[in-house]
This record gives sequence, structure tokens and C-alpha cells, in this order.
Amino acid sequence: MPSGSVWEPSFRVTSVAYGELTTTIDDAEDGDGPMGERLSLGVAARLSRYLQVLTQAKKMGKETISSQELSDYTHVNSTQIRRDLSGFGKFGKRGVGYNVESLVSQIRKILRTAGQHNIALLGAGHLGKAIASSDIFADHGFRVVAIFDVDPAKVGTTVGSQVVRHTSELARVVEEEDIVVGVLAVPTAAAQGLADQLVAAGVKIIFNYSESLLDVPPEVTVHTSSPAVDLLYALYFYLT
Amino acid sequence: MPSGSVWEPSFRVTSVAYGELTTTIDDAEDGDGPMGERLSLGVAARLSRYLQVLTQAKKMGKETISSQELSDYTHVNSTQIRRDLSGFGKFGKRGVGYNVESLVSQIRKILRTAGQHNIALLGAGHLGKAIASSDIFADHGFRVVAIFDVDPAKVGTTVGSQVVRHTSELARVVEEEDIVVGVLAVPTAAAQGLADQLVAAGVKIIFNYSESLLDVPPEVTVHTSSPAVDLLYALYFYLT
DNA sequence: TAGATTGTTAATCGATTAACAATC
DNA sequence: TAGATTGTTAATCGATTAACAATC
Repeated sequence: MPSGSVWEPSFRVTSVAYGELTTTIDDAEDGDGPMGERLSLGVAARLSRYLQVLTQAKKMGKETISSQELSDYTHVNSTQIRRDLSGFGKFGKRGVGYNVESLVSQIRKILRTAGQHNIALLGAGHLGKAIASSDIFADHGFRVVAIFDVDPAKVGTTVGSQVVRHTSELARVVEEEDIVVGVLAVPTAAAQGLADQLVAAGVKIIFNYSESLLDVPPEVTVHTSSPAVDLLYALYFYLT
Repeated sequence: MPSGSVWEPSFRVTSVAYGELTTTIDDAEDGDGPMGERLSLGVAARLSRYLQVLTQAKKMGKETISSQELSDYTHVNSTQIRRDLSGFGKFGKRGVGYNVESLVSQIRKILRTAGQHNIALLGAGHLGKAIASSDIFADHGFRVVAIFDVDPAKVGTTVGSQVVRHTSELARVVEEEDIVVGVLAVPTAAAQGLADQLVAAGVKIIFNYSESLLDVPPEVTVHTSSPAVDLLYALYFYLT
């Protein structure tokens, strides 16, 4: 019996309301399935989770996986998983399950995240170092191509494969390196200022590991990491 | 215009299927409202998120907050927020909003997380140090009361306010310190073994910051932290 | 009073689930 | 063939949203 993240309740509670969610887009793909339409928030979020589990399962040498196993690890109902997948094609084999490797590439295609994407990491403290040396981002095609800090003692040192730069170089580097995501691993007090700089530099996705509530323009998406929230939530069901 | 986490799509996608979700429990409270029943997964997760934002707003000296402001920060629809809250009482003031401090204590009461809960942190590397020195857990009544590592070079050193202990002491310390949550901040290869030890020691909630897919008994809840998943998801809506 | 915001209703949409035939 | 698991249908439940009266 595997685990699963209590993560996203029926709505992974983070229901987002980001403008139109189901408008048609240009490029179609395999033919059948809703490939030509923008995915709903729910489907996109679940597919991302399946992808995470599949990526790890592949690492562990697993060749096939059933919807029930995926369900055990994601806590998404197995019928819903089969439903989500069958909307895009018949990926599974009855009596056997899904081929892990082929399902990974199918989902990557659906999520259009087959390519490489560049990340800027802000903050070279403990958290920044932990993120820089982790595989999690790299596994999904995200590359930390620049690390910034304001501390003169840290600027110039090497973290992961990158030399730490001073924050004053942010705007230039974001453009040069084609950075689409900024990750804030800085103290709460510094977060808003750096978010402003990221926005000014044209970054549209910010990952906030600080506690600060960030104010950004509507076209910028902020994801605030909140382990304590998930813990509160898990604890509620433990206590009751 | 504040940000918000793409987090939990309409379902914070992590819909969980953990047995009965709406059975009645013993203690009733204020009288009106569904206080006597177990919260649905969705409501509990959303309330946790409101609490996170409110806690930070309180720190920033904010006295009142409207459902629209809460919506901007959580990406939960403002009508839904009012609906969620009004189920437990009339906490708001028309034309004004909600009192931040009073709403914090109301939600804490609803989530039954007013008390202190003890955490064991496994791994005294960069991530462990980052977690130990962060406020996020402390803000919500979680206390890191023990830190473990297997590295002899780390055992005995001080991280945060704790002296790092050897993992062999785990079972004893879990019992002595009444630890209910184990946080895994260790390399992927070590995660399952430590999860097994936590389970054997009686811990029922595990927070997994490694990439490992953990197999645990059904009564244990595992939350796997997955920043890359959230990033994939945010990127999809950015690219389309 | 005028403006703002809550609390609540009603309608819709999507997630959830059980069930089962199809088929590997 | 027998067992397992997918793909799909149909029914239910809860989330989402707009709208608006109540009221601070």
C-alpha cells in the first residue's frame, strides 16, 4: 500500500480562477481526444501528478503500471485516472496496465512540456543550495541556469553547477538566458522586492518559497509553497 | 493585484480518497454550522489555505480582509470563501470584511489545530537546515523537537535549536517527545528505509521531500512535496 | 445616505464513483 | 481459458459562479 499526498483535495483546493480555461488553441495533434483544446485546470494538475509518479517509477525500473497503482500513489481515484488518460487515446493494455515509458512521453506531449525551460534561483542560502542540488526540477526539463544573492560573501561562490551572481545582474541575465521561471528562496522581507524585479525583467511564473504574500500584476502567476498548509490539512484528518 | 498559487486547481487536484469523509464525530461546538461533522476534504484544504494567508496578513499588521482579497491570494473564488466561512457562523461584517485576528482563531477552532504538535525532522543537510530555521511550521503550531541524521559528522552539531541525533534513537525519541509528524529531508535512496522506521515508531503523518515513492500502510498519510509538478502545471497555462 | 461587502440562493458544470462489458 | 485491467457509461455529489438582498 503506497502512500499519496493529501495535497489537492477535490480541488487540490487551489482552485484557480485564471481567465478562460477551456478556449480552443491552434495546433491539433494525434487527431482524437481533446488535444486541440486547452486542458481544464483539474486535468492539467492531475496529469502533472501522474507524470511525477511515472518519472519516479521509470527511474526505479518499473515497466508497466496500473491505474490502481497510480491511484495509490496520487490519491486520485483509479477510474478518474483511466478517464483522464482515455480522453487522449488508448494508452493502456487491458489486463496489463500502462507502459511507463510510453505514458511519460504521451503526457509530456499533452502538457507540451517536452522541451527545456530555464529557471533563475534567487537566494543561495540553505534552501537555495538544496534546490540547486536536487533532481526534481531537472527530471522535468527545468534547468537552473542562474543563481543570485545579495550577500557579497556568497556572490562568486559555486552552488550546484552555477557561480552565484549579484542580484543587480538579474534583468540582464533573465533576458540573455531566456529565463521563464523565477524561484524565490529568500527571507520573507526580501521577497516582494525581488518579485518586483523578476516581473520587471519579464518573468511570468514565480515560485515563492518565502512566507511573504506577493503582489504581482495579473498576468504573472505566483505559486506559494506552503508545507505547513498541507500539514494542517493532513493533521485535521488525523485528529478527527 | 496579489498573486496566488496555482496550487490546487479546482480540486487542488489532490483529491484524496481516504475512507469516509463526512461521518459525524463526537464533540459539537458553537451550536450552528456543520461543526459537529467532519469537514469534507475540499473545505479542510481551503480553510488551511485561508489560515496561511491570514496568518501572514496578521504579521503584516492587517486588521481586516475582504473575501476578494483572500481570493486574490488563494485563487479560490470569493463567493466560495464566503460560503465556506458562513457555514460555521457569521464571521464577517458587511461593508467591511473579516477581522483578521478573529478569523484566524475561528478557523483554528474549526480545524482543531489550536494546539501544539511535535515534528521530527530527518536529515540535517541543506534542506533540513532550511526547514529547521524557517518560521512556516512554527507559525502554525508545529514544533521541530528532534533532528536526525546518519552522518557522524552531523550528529552532535546544532541545527536551529536542536542538537542533531543519530537515527538509531528515532523510535525512542518519537515516543518520549510525542511526535506525530515525520519530515523526510533526505536523499531519495534513504527515504523508504526511514519511512519504515517512522511507521514502526508509530508516526501516522509523513512529509516526504525526497523524490522516492513511499510504500506505507494504509493508516499512514504521506504527503510528497512536488514543486516540479506545480511548475509543470503553471507552465502549461503559460505556454497555452 | 452612499458605497462596499457579506450571506445566501439558484443554476450549472465538472469531479467522483460504481459497475461492467471489452479485451489483453 | 481464467484473471486482470482497461475504457466507458450512467448516476450522484460537490464545487463554481452569478446575482442580489441584507446590512455595516
